[in-house]
Amino acid sequence: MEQVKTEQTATRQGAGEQAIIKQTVTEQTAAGQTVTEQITAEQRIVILQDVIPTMMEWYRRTARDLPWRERPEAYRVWISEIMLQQTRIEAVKPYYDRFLKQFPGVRELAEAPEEQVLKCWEGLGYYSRARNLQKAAILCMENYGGELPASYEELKALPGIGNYTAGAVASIAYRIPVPAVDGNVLRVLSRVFADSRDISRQSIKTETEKLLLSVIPQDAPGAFNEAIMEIGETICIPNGFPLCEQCPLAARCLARERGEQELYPVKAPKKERRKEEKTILVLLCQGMAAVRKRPAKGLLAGMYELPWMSGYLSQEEIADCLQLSNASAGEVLSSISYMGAAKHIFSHVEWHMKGYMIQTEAPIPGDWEYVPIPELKEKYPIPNAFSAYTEGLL
DNA sequence: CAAGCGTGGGA
DNA sequence: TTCCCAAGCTT
Repeated sequence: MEQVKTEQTATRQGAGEQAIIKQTVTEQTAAGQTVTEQITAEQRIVILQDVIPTMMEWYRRTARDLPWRERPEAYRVWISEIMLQQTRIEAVKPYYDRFLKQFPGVRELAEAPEEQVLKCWEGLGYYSRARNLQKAAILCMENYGGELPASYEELKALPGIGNYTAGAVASIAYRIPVPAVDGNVLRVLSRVFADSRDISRQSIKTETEKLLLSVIPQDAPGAFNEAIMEIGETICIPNGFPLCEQCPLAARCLARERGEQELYPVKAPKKERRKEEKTILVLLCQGMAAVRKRPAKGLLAGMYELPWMSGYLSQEEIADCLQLSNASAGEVLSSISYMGAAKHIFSHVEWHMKGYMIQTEAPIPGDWEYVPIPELKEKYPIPNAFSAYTEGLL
């Protein structure tokens, strides 16, 4: 955990009174914001050490049966943790089973064509996860004899594995006592400590890792990490009021003691999404549809997409764009049909789309390829962003 | 540090 | 409908 750097607990001046603060003190800044003083690192350690036995007992009693908990081998834990990044358990389950069946181990994953891995990931989102997964598998074949390395630092050096995932794999699969700080952990602890600092700040994550490293049970680090996360997901929930009466941390939770559960966690507001207008083309020809591969970097990297053009184009403008001879332009204009509008929301951008189907006798040349529709369905990874226009075909 | 990177489910 | 977001990582 050498990446964990020391950070002072945020306080105002007057370190002398810091040690004896019991009540939260608020003050007004010049800007008029309310600043809440935080409890000290020492106080946090005391609270955690007090509740850990209760929490571990709670987890032994109530841990859910999840597919990746059946056999906690490093490879399986790794796959599950990557899939679970920013993704709900229910969404992951079917993908996890299918992925492990198709790629049972590091070797199978390393040797597969990238498009096959992306196809298996199709619909799960954040596709760089799948590409990094395979890059890491190849590195494991080259450098670690086809196994995942059994140290936090080596895990973290693999593509797609950051602090959280390295901690999760190391603690769950290898029983290495390192924390795994995710959004659940930050939310739970922000409430337990009544911490009003923005949990999206990297410095808070680093401070939390350092704190948990000092209290994590040496004999059950994986269960400890999973226990806090499970509390966050089932009790100390993000949406709605936490179910404190069931919580093994309730006895020492400052937010609950103060009746201020709804004040935490504090998160910075999200940035507004930009909007993009697109004209989507469903080009059909003799049982084939046109698709093209997206660039290797950026949004939906490496995935296939329907041809599209920026902006909302009229049918005449579409025909012009296709740069056809006069004869085939007539065919296009007579066969083109409007498929309706659709919207797809990504995390940082919205696509507002209008789709047109164009069925021709001969393929329309362009920066796309016509692929037989069954093959498209079987082999080509296409993101859900286009589902409004592909579902009818497939 | 901030921004880019998917998707589907629930309030 | 609209908004929130969920077991993060990379650049």
